[in-house]
Amino acid sequence: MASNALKQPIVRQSLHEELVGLVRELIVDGDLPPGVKIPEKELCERFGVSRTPLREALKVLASEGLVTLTPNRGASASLITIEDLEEVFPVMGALEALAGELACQHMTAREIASVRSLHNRMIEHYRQEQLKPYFQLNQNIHEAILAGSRNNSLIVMYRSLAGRVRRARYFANMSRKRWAQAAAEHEEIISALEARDGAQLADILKRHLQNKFETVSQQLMEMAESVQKPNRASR
Amino acid sequence: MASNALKQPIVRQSLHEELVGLVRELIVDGDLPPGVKIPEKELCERFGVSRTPLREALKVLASEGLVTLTPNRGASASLITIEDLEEVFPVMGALEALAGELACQHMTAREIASVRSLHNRMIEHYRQEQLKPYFQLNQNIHEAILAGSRNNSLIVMYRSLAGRVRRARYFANMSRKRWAQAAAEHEEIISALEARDGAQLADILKRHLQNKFETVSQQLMEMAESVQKPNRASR
DNA sequence: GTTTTCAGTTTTACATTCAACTTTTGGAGT
DNA sequence: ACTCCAAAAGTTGAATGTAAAACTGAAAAC
Repeated sequence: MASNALKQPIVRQSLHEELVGLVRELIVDGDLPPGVKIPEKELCERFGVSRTPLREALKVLASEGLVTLTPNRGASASLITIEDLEEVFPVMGALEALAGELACQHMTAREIASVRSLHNRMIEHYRQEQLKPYFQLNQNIHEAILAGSRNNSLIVMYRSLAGRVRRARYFANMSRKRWAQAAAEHEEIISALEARDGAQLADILKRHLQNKFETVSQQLMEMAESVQKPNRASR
Repeated sequence: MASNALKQPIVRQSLHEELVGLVRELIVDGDLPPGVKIPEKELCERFGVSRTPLREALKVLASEGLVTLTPNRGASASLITIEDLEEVFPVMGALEALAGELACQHMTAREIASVRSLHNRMIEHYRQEQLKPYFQLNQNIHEAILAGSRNNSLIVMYRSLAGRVRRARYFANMSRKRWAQAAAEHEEIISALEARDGAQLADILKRHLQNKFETVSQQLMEMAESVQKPNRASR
């Protein structure tokens, strides 16, 4: 009876759950840019499902803040404003700081060493100015610290916020100067983690995110100026 | 054309949205105790709606963590374990601390004065050992500080967590000693707020929540011992 | 030339239906 | 009397249907 426990987990997640993941990916990856309408019919055909599970998925994503539902007018990928970022970043900062503290308590030496190795590889890409892999490793590091908190509620919550702002990332090209700063901050992060100095790590992570926010924010400002009011909801 | 801007906002929230609110209330207020199955049919009849919008609402509540969906076996009010509380409380602590810091920056003198008056009334109820109104004012104070943060994302996120643990409150009768401690902590909270000392306020709030957690946790432990494994999901 | 109006079409919100899975119930065998 | 199996009843997951709201665009009015 327990024989099939070996088989791949037959967790057959329900259709709507799968759709939540798929559509979320579309949005945070920027395939559905902020503000554009999401006609259900189109997505239904794209995924080959009926409207019911898709609509359920959209409701969930709306509660996460990724899509905006307007009564009788359907769904659209949520717009992201500077005000949103101003709100979200401090919250992410608090959460990541907490993650850092907990990670200092809970991570094994082996795990910390593995973060260090991610870090070293990341710095190597920084030196060679390879942005893409740099970003990837960067994200991996933050994910590893998060996982090290051993706190699933924290992780889920952080990911939700991160998803909402990640879309802004596509606008944000780092200046060379900012990049150097970020790399330096990461050096501090690793040091604090290796020293298991939770307070210190929390502090750096918060600062790191704050700086990142300022970069993204400035970029967004410049865009907003040049585009001259991309007008939201005209009424 | 703008004439109807004066009329009450015709926001006619959709059916499913309304249901989310209603069912959420049922759960956090303890009308649907943790672990019990939620047959959709019953709720449908209760609210006089068809299954479609109700199921949408359940999906949303599941993503908030209030209900647990088991494939082909429907929904149930999520169980709440000590481990869950251990996870959630630090996160709430971090968020409330941030709220405190922001509130110190953003609240008007008038608002702070109004919190003070809530506080005074609460202390009066404490002196007279009136638990119910004490609790109510207590919650009002925390809500006011939260609102003072002027950060909607923070508020939404905090409320979501608070909803998940609020159900545990029904087990937690405070000891006289703990009550005195809580009242004292609130005295500190008000002082820090009036001094607009953000760091101090953050610190106290975090401590306050930590103490609260220990009380609730202990209570839960005792219950768990007496009930001897209320067994969750047998397989 | 611009704005308004109104029929036709599309899209959405919700209800209903259908199929698949679970649980229950009844009975046969040990 | 207990266990095991099978058929029925009930519930859930997903598809389809329906009524109403919103968009479109072309003709009429200003």
